[in-house]
Amino acid sequence: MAVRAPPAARGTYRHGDLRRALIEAGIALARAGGPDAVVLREATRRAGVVPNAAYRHFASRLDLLQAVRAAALARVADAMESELAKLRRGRRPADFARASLRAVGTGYLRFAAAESGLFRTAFVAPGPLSAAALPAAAGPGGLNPFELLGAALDRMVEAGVLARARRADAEYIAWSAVHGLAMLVIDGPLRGLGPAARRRLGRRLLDMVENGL
Amino acid sequence: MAVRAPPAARGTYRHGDLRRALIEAGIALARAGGPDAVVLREATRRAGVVPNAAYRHFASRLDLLQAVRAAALARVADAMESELAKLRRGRRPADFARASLRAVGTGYLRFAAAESGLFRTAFVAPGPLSAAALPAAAGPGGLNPFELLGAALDRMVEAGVLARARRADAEYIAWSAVHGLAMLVIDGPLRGLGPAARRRLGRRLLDMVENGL
DNA sequence: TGTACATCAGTGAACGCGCGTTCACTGATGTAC
DNA sequence: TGTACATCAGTGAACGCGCGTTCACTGATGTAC
Repeated sequence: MAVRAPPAARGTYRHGDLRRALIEAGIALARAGGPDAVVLREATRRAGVVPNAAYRHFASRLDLLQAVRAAALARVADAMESELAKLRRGRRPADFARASLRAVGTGYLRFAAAESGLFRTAFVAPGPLSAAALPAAAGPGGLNPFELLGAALDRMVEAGVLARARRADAEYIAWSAVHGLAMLVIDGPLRGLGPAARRRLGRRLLDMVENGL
Repeated sequence: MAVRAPPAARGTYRHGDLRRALIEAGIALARAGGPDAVVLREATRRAGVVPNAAYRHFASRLDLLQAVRAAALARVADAMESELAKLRRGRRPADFARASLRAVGTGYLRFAAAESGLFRTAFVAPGPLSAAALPAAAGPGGLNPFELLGAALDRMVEAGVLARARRADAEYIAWSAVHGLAMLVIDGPLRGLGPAARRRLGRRLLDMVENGL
């Protein structure tokens, strides 16, 4: 009457958990050099394993990259949630809703500046994220970055700060603004900017979003 | 009493003008595949020349890429100027100034959608553009994209539409918004968007910039 | 509890690929006398 | 005007590199009897 053991409940084998080790190595590579730096052979090297061993766990280099990308997205979500957690509760709903949107934007910009390699891996990678990798893109709270932004905008509508008619597509508009600044600061002509100037620009940008949306 | 002939006045030699031919080939490659597609060997192949011949005209692959990039920037400027040229003169200065800013933004977005490979080559290439390559980045009017944006903002200040105190850094804020949308549409999650939806989003984004700046 | 067996994670060796770059050269051109 | 010569744009061959991926394997592990 032995209960059939769940097939996936094996846990470690030989290496321990090569799949996770390869993803960790991929994250380290992405941190340092962005998506192009996620090189399959180097990841296996760091995991102390022969190159083709990766093919037991990933169908291709791109498949590994997708997993790394999902992990990067989860970290972006985490950064946003950190900013949201700083917010004082018990304010007027309108203020709180506005502050939520700013927090989401601030988290995004902070992450972009602090972890530009992961940021680029999350958002400038080739092709759309596969549906299989999507669930791993959520932060601790269970929402991915895009969903966190949507939730903040919904809160603004509920608080009467954003007209319902302007809600549609609002995430794309807000996202564009913040994403553009992030890109210019990371890769573009605003590269050399110091932290203070970066924060100042970030605030002004978020002012624009708040007033102009 | 022979006047010393200017040393650079040679013109064509053997190939005709290999330097220009390599840049043209590089532009074609960038159009199709962005900055990474600007491959020195392929450019020489297209120019009908042996690979190392490129080193008579460029110090390295990166040097060729810089030249291609400057050409791409010039085309962005050209696209902006086209939009500016459509503007009716003789309106109230305030309206004209606002319309100028929109035209600059529209040109940018149009170019990004129509020539995404060149757009990425212009703005997502590695490292800053060298000072030597900068002059080639101007459009027919002699200004590069950034200068065209600055001029539009100046006009807004003169017309009293933008407070002088808000002029500082305004180009970075406006640029961020437009650049972000361009990136999301080209490479990112807004990839599949049809032209109509793209234009609608572009308009809404420019509304936000106009109102929120 | 002990033994035979099937599984499948990781091995070892090799592949073809295209890249950027270096070297010593050659031969048509422009120039000096 | 004619001839010798220096220049230097393009040639031909080769380099080392690291990559992703495929193949047939081996041997520790979990499982069935």
